[in-house]
Amino acid sequence: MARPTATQPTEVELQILGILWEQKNATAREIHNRIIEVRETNYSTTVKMLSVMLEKGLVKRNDSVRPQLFQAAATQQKTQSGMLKDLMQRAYDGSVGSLVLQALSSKKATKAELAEIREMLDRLEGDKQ
Amino acid sequence: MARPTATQPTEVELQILGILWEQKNATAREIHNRIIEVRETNYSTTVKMLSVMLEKGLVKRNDSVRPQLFQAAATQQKTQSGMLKDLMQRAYDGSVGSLVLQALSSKKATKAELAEIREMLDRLEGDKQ
DNA sequence: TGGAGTTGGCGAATTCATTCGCTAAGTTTT
DNA sequence: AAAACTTAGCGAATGAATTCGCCAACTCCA
Repeated sequence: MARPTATQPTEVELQILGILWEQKNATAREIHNRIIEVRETNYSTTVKMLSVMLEKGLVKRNDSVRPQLFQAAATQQKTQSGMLKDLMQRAYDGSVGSLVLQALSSKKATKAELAEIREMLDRLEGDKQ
Repeated sequence: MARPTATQPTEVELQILGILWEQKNATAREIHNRIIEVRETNYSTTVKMLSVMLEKGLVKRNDSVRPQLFQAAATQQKTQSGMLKDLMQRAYDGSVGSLVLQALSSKKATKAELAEIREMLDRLEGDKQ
């Protein structure tokens, strides 16, 4: 009778995951130190978020060392594509095409990126034949 | 000291907007009837959501007729691209390229869509020269 | 070994999203 | 114009996300 638990990582969770994707392992303190470069937050908050994320299965914790080490449970790719699918479903009625077109038209990609996209396109159209 | 108001429309809000994009104008009752085809919800809830959305500026209300008529404040395109930008920022560090690549690789687009994307690509690369 | 500092965990407070009950105001029907 | 129904609005309840204070457990060093 309220809001269902979000299926995708929230803002703060994503920030923590971002750090863990860069760094593979980190202590709560290390994570916190990275966070406060950007946002003002208490150490307790970071620790709490980590424990919430542990319950949700977003991170893993190595208890055999002290201080404990945290690690992202899913790769960046998996998480990103989950979020992308979610958006595609919710806002684009499941159509990749219109999502991609809008992405391309709304913001500028670099030349290199465009070339890469074209390659991907070639590969995909090749498969279709 | 808690969660900031979401910058993008939430799930329920998006469902209501979806109806208004299709229909241009609708009464609370019409919207509600569409909603309950999909989800179980009380009429009060729909009315409340509409009033919340009115406050947030997501919808407009025409009070000169009875029952009042609602209308989406922003076009579907604008809303979609806002959500896309948000995702790109939050999960892809602002890179359109990697977002598009992942969109293309993770789900299959139709041939027609691929062709359209290629055209868009031609246009964009044309501009760059 | 006894402070002093650090780490980790719990519980409560706050705010947003979503829900609905209840009532008043407006409309339609008899 | 009273009864019956529909529409609109308010306030409160519920649950999720985020915050932090406080305390216990642990580590480090003199």
